[in-house]
Amino acid sequence: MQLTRAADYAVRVMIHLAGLPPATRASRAELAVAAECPEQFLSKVLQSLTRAGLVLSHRGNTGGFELPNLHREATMLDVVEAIEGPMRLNVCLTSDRACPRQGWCPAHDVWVDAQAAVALVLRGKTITQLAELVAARKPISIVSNPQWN
Amino acid sequence: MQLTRAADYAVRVMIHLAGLPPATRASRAELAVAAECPEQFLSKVLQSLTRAGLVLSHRGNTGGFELPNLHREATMLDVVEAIEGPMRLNVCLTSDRACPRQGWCPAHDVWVDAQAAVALVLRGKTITQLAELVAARKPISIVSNPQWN
DNA sequence: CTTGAATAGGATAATCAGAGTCTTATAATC
DNA sequence: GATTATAAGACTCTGATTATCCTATTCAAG
Repeated sequence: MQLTRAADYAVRVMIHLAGLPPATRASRAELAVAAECPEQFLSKVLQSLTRAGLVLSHRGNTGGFELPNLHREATMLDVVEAIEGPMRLNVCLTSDRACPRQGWCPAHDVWVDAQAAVALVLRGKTITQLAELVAARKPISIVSNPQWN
Repeated sequence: MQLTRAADYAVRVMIHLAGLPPATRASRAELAVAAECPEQFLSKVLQSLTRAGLVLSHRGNTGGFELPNLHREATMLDVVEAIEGPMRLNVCLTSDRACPRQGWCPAHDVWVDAQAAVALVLRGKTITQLAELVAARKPISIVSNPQWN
């Protein structure tokens, strides 16, 4: 019961993008540094985010990734599910009638509640909100410029 | 981010045991039927539960499994963690200093909250409580006797 | 229109966890 | 001692995870 690395990276990338001025494009290489992950692997993650519409990709010389003006209110749940698909805390939650015990099994209700609880937390935070927190917590992020080390 | 089958089976078994009269022993075969899972696989699950002290095992001719008089107040979280180990919704929660971003990454706090939310739900239900629900929902479980079908 | 720089996407690989089986001990009762 | 039960270790099989590599495609600049 653990988040995949891919989903974790996706959240990192989205927060980084949300912290940039609107319409700014960030290259895959830049995003890999920001997310502290392998660039080639991030490539796949970004493709998933693009297909989900959470990110806009541009090819060519001045290409890169940016947040669409719409979807700026994307939540952490949106990002995670864009990578991992719909969240299912247990197989008995994959669909109605996925489990023959559904009618009477008291554990089923608890799984439902548990999943709803996670979803509530993840849906309660937008990427934009988190990016603002980064700005507040790392006011002088420029100090991490390699040139200065 | 999904529960393992083993943990699911463990919860099923524990609920079944809690529904039996105190000090009743149930054989592995009986438990496999109750949990609707392969008996050999359940064997491993039961061994984990035994090691965790959530279940008492007895060998020999009149052997089987029973709930210890203590630990009857075990929660769903206890059962799940007995099988899967401590719950960690993301690798950055495996330990303090597991993630270099911990100091400033706003996502970290959300993962903490999300994990706490699941834990709260799972810790809020004891196996005994669930067993009582089964009794209320399946008052005439004898109708499922194969002899009558 | 060609070149360079960037992303898209397919193929492949390595590693690991999950899920389950099988076989041999070990224990307890009759 | 025979029978019946669990314990435990070895083993298999499959699929997901976590990448990496290579080629195609796209775009803009010169």
